[in-house]
Amino acid sequence: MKILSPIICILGPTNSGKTDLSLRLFDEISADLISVDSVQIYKHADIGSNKISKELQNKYPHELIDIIEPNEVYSVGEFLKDLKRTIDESVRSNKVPVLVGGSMMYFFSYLVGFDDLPKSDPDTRSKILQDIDIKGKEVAYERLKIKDPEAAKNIHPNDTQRLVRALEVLEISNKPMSSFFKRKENSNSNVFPIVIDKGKGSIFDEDLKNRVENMLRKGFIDEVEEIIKIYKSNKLPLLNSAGYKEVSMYLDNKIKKDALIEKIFFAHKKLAKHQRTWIKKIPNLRAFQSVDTAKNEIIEYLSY
RNA sequence: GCCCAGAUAGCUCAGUUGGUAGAGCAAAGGACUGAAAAUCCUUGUGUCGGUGGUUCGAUUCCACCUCUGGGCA
Repeated sequence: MKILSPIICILGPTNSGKTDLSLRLFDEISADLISVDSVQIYKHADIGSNKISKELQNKYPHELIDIIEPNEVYSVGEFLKDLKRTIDESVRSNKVPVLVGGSMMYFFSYLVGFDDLPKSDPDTRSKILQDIDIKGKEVAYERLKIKDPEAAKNIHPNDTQRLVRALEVLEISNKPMSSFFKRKENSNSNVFPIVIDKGKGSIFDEDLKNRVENMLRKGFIDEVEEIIKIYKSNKLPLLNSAGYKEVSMYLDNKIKKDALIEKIFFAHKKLAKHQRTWIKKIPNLRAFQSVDTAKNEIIEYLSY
């Protein structure tokens, strides 16, 4: 019988102790820390994405941080490839891969499965978007209903992003998107996924507010300004994410300075809520409120 | 002290030519297959500042009062 090497997954909403747990685990076992975070993959997005400091990164190296420029195209598909490669390397060097992060779709796709759909193609996509601009999304939705009724059933007419994607797959492959869906459960018994969440409430809110104030104190606004300057664009996908969107709106004079903290705070609260909704869907999760208990449980799992 | 403006959902405010009200934000729940920290869906919530008057009926009109902002003294 082949014994598979264990893979630890630490997920949880923002501001819940994931980082703390992973660093302490690193102190005690021979681990490779692998970030599962759709914003920390970007260079220059440091403060707003809550990356650990450069000094800490030296002591606790992380894979899959700072791997692309904010103007590069990246997505779940690429991430899963990078992730699997990184895990293999880690296992080959006899380390325990510890996946840690808050991008729940990335985790979900890794843990539950992700089908081999045609990659997004910028030209096809902009053609579809142009079409929607001219004829309206209702027409586009009607077309999807005829060509891929199965997919249309699961996409709300207002959800332009998904509508475009379904039409794009149709255009590229000439096959309905729904025909690609297989999603064989990826039931690796060697994967140990845990969720850490201290819960919502006034303590969570207070911590989060402090965290946001800290971001601004550390120069979050300058960071965003710098990114816009370097890439000469304020329409990067990064600038749509929680906090980055609010700061770029402020730089665009759409938000007043004294409202900024609150807006960023709300964005992160919404993020945490969204993450919790995802978490409920992820199977076989062991849930912990305390970093200590979680750490001990993981170490115990690894010692078998 | 006088004049003006305001008081409506947790917050900011809209509205009702008199028939007990609605947006945004927040909240709660949910969907999710290459932008996912994205995108989208569903759902509440109210002594309409207080007291009295007019009226079949007042949150709406009138009077007085209280509070808040601004101006004048």
